[in-house]
Formats: sequence, structure tokens, C-alpha cells
Amino acid sequence: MADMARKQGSHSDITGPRVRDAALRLIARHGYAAVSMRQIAAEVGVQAGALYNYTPDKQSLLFDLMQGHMQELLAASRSADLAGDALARLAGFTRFHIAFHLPRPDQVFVSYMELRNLSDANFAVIEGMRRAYEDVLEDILRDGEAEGVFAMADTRVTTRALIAMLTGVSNWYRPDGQFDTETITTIYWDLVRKSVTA
Amino acid sequence: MADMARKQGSHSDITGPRVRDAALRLIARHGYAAVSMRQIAAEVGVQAGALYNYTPDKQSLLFDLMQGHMQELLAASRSADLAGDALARLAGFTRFHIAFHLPRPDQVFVSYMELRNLSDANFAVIEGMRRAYEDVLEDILRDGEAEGVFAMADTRVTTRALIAMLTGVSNWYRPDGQFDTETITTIYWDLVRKSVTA
DNA sequence: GTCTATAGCGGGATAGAC
DNA sequence: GTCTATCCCGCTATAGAC
Repeated sequence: MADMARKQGSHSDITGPRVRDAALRLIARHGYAAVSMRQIAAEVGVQAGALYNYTPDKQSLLFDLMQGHMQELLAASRSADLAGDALARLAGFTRFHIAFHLPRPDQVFVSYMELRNLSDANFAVIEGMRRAYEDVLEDILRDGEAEGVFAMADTRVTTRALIAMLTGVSNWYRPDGQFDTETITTIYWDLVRKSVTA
Repeated sequence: MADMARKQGSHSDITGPRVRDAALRLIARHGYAAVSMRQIAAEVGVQAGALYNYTPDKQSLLFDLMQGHMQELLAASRSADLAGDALARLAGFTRFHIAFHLPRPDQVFVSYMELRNLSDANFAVIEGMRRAYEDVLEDILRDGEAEGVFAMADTRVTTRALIAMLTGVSNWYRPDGQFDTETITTIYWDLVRKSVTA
């Protein structure tokens, strides 16, 4: 650690993640269009030009954040969609969705609010991943209907309604607030279960 | 109409609303920070400087759009909260919320996505109005609990969960799509009713 | 890999003519 | 009330030194 005090040098191992972290936090707070590369650089502790060692441009930085979030979400949701009857799988999905989203408020915020700021090509990619996630829940609802334990007017609309309800928890949850994760899960699971039960 | 072809003149009667309409549409599409005063002026058909006859600055333009939307929402919701038992009032609220939001996709989008871009003072005003709207629904849920027809773990969390679910309809609804307003209302009312019924 | 410096552009807002 | 013109500033991205 002889170089701890240096102002210049090679830091590729750590600067890359720090750029992503700073961009995520600032974009979640102020919005993509309102955050400048200079602000991100200042947060990391480098000059603006140095960022371009880690991203070809600002748009790619946003896309990487959103794609990374959706990849994690899809991979985790598929692991969580365990065997069992439809009611058990719906409980598992509800629990998973809340457990995944609550610790990631910035990622959730950016992934839902910055869709407008993606290029057309990048938007298509993220939109496809979002639909794939909806399919995870819709499969459960369809299977539950086939089993006769669920009843609803339209599975696709219900899928979107439930995901909107569950994701909304990120709008008000605060880690130091009145409710812990388990309590919140119980409250939402009660609503979800009753809303689709036959 | 002797002046239809003129390029300059007095148009205060019509330009003001046109500025607001153009700003709303552009901000809904691209985001407040990404839209320039020059773009808004071009949409209206005037030069950028002329906009400042109608707003002291860009921030006030955003605030007026959001405050106007929330004022309409609150006034209309209070008219719609008719008498009757809690179940009837919940049905009325659900129908009202969907009927109010579906024809106003741009207002809804801006009012939920641009909170970050309000100044602190303006944010506090809009946030207070948002809470007042939540209170309309929460009163219904509390009354229903007292009547014994509703049961839920927490009325405030349930209020937010239901509003998030209902507002989410604006994320996918298209006027030329598969569902008409009545069908959508039926689907969502089924979910809402079942989710809170004792 | 980071720095300094800058090119090239577009932003919000204002001044003064008409 | 709208126009033209402009001030002053900050933006993304790049070039070249170290």
C-alpha cells in the first residue's frame, strides 16, 4: 500500500464498480438526464474523462445498470419458482419479489423510471426481460386456474396488477420504518392470496 | 379572422394553454430534464423567449402541471365519494380512479415520474395532496373494517398497495387495445373487492 | 488509467425592438 | 405578446501528456 497517497495511477479493479455504484445512486436520486458525467466522476473521485475507460458513453452506462438488474431478477426468480402447487408457488413468488426488491431501492427505481431514456434498441432488450419476468407470475396464475384454486377475469391483466401492487412497496418502504420485511410480506401475501383465490 | 396569417401579435388567450399542453406531452414522453424550453416553444410555434410570458421559469411550469392534476384529482374524488356502505364506496372509488386516470395518461405519468425534479418546497405541496388522496381510500377501508365487511392487516399499507395496483393500469392500457374501460373496471374491481373482503 | 484542456454544442433566461 | 439576439454556463466526448 505504498501508493495510498498517490493522485494518479491504475485502479481498474476498483474504479469500474465504483463508477457503476455512483451512477446508480445519482441517477436514482436525480434522474438520468439530470445527472452529468462530471457529477458521477466527482462522486467516484476522478475526472470526467477517466469515466470513458469504463463506458463508451453515458447511454451504455444506463443500459448496463438496467440490464444487470433485470438479469439478476430473472435468474433469481427462476431459482425461486420451486415445485409445489400453484398456491405455494404464488406464495413463493410474492415472498421472492418483496425480498428481492426491498434491499435494492435504487435499482428498482432506475429500472422503472428510466425506460424513457433508453435508446430504442436498448429499450427493446429491457422490455423483453420485463415481459419474461411477468411470464413467471402468469404461469403460476394459469396453473392455479387449471387446478381450480384461482379464479380471475384475465391472467395477463391480473399479472400486471399484482406486480404493480408488489413493486409499489418500494415507494414507501424505509429500512428504519415501522415494518420489517417479514411483516410486509405477510400483509402483501394476504392481499395477493385473497385477490386471486377462487 | 383577418389575422390568421400573421406571424406576430397578441395570443395570450390561446398560447397559455398551448404551452401547458406542449410541456405536458413532451415531459411525459422524454422527461422534464430532457426537455428544453426551446423544444416546448417549437411545439407551440413560438420562440423560446415568448414562453416566459406564461411561466417565470421551467420549474414553475412543471409544478403547475402537477398541481393542476392533483387539484382535479382531489376535487373529483371528493365528489365521487358518495354515500352508501363501505363496499359500495370502495366500488365507487375503484371505478372513479380508473375512469379518472385512463383518459389522462400524460398527467398520470408526469405526476408520478417527475416528483424528483420538483424543488423541495414544490415537492412538499404535491406530496401533501398525494396523501390527501390516499386518505380518501383509507377512510373507506377503515369504515369497512368497522362495519365488519373488510379485514386487512394494515389500512395504510393496504391503501398504498391498492392505489399502486390501480394506477398501474396506466402502464399498459391503450385506447385502441383489447379492453374497454368497463371491462378493465370489472377486472380490477374483482381483485380489489376480494383482496380486502373479510 | 488518469490527468488537463478543450472542441463543439445546447441549455435557461434576459434585453430591447416592434 | 412575440421576435431576434445574446449572455453565461454546463454538457458529452475526445486528444494528448504523464
